[in-house]
Amino acid sequence: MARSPYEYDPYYLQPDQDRNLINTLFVSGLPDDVKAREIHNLFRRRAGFDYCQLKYTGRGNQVIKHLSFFFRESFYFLFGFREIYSFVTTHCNKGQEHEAPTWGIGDIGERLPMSGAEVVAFATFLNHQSAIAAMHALNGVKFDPQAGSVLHIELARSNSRRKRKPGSGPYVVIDNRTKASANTQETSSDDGDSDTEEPSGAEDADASNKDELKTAKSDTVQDPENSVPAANEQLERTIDEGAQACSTLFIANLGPNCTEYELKQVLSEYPGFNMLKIRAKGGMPVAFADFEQVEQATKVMTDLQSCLLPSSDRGGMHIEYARSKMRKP
DNA sequence: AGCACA
Repeated sequence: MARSPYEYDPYYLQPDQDRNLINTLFVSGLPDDVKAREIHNLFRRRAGFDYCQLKYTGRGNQVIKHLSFFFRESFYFLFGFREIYSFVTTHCNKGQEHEAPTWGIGDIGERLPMSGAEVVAFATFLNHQSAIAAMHALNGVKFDPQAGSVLHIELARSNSRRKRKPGSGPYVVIDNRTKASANTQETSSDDGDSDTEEPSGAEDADASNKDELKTAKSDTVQDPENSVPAANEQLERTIDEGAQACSTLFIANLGPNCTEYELKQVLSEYPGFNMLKIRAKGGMPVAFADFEQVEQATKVMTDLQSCLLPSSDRGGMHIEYARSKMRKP
């Protein structure tokens, strides 16, 4: 039987009973100068977040053997990004870099708006539900508004095997890049201990030092006078909620039999609740819930994110800020 | 992965 929001733990802190549930997210679409600290800051406010790891893999300029346009498009249609990612990385690390370079990582980057695929991250949560909630909140957000990189987040194929070591920080860095390609980053000193997903156990003081170096470097490239503070502000807003805050919420992933009454029962428990509208656009219903204040809407969104209603038949609600405030009656 | 109402 579906759990109702009333018995739902708002803090997402219960570990999963089922060990097979995935509680790790796979994050791609990161700019290649991303720092582990940034990944940590991206997820740290998400309920149930445990830790994350940043993984460098392969070479900077990976290429694979010739693929026809048709094959590439079919491949893309049939498989998700992660499959292509692993295909490319496995084929690029076998010393085939001298073959005809017709399809590089950059091509993927163009198609899935992202600037590089040689760095990915894994974010681990205390349970499956909180991982899903964070994925919904952050998938597709602009990670770097200036460069235009867009995050692509999906469930990892498997959970991070190793818990972070007691002594290590809230994030770890795994560097599996080959020595030859380490010219773009200055992290070749700490080599990964294997080619698996196992963290290399980099200390977080070590990572912080690298971060400082890279930050200083990139700041000299950009103009630090006006553009950087503005960009930081925008980044904060962009990644924090994944959308512009609004006092109206958009609620999706409702079951086909969801009723206005049922949803209103839940929403009216919250202060500032104004009104609810349900619309069935073709298939599944979606709802718009209006509140007096943005903060009140935010509270409801975080509280009810991924919650199941009695009528839910496909997982919990997906709640976002609506793109525009509900009109007054 | 889906955003209307006027």
